[in-house]
Amino acid sequence: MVSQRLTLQKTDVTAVSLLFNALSNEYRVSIINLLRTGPKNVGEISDDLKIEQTMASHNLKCLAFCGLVTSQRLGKTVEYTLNRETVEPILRLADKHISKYAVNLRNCKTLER
Amino acid sequence: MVSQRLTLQKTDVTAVSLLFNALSNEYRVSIINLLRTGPKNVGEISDDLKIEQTMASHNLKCLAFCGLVTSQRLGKTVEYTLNRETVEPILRLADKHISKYAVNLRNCKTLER
DNA sequence: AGCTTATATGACAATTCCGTCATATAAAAG
DNA sequence: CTTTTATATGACGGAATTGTCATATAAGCT
Repeated sequence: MVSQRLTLQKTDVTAVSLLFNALSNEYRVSIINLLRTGPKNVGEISDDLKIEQTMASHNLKCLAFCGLVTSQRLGKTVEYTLNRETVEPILRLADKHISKYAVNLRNCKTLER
Repeated sequence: MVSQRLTLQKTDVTAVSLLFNALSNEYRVSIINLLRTGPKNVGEISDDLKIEQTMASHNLKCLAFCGLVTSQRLGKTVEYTLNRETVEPILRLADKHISKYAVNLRNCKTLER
């Protein structure tokens, strides 16, 4: 009997790092956070977050590519909806982790290296 | 009575994005993945992953800063231990998400934008 | 059709990040 | 107390990412 594989394979390391890369940007986390209150179109997102429409579009594309949001055209506007199934538990874990093990992250702009 | 706040505050957006930034690099995810098999010192990590010692050190510092690993000097060597409490559930969520919503991440090097 | 509003795309400069080198510190051994 | 082994740190050039601008596409209206 072949021993079970406990470690991820190379391809998954890439996929995982790309997924978290989507969550490693303040604009994208802000957008996700805003969408927790319900679906919004691009104009509403850029207005609410006071960012440019182009910036919103770029980052929404990135989030959609990673399956963290879905989009639906409604006439002239495009509505974005959060993938709550993934995002809510991940954000809860992150929040809990930060309070418990990484409060220092609240007071810095960049990672130590 | 003041309405409850459902959204994260600005500081948390920063902290969350920094935390995920730590998980957005292939070396760091590989290290985490390796440490799932048990604690290892820097030499073992760089040998196992076939990366330079300096590279291992830099990335371990980053992971430690975010509370994702802890370190302990044992004589001449320094042993790193995974923070399983946070990392295991987060990796499980990520894995599940990728299979279900983002299989495309397995076949690309960089995020769409 | 032409005009307006909404969103997406592509390109480019500026910023940030990463890989590597040189070197510093730390502990043990001789 | 010098040498060796193990790890950490700082700096620098190249690579990747980001913010912004110009422009393209898409839908609805007149």
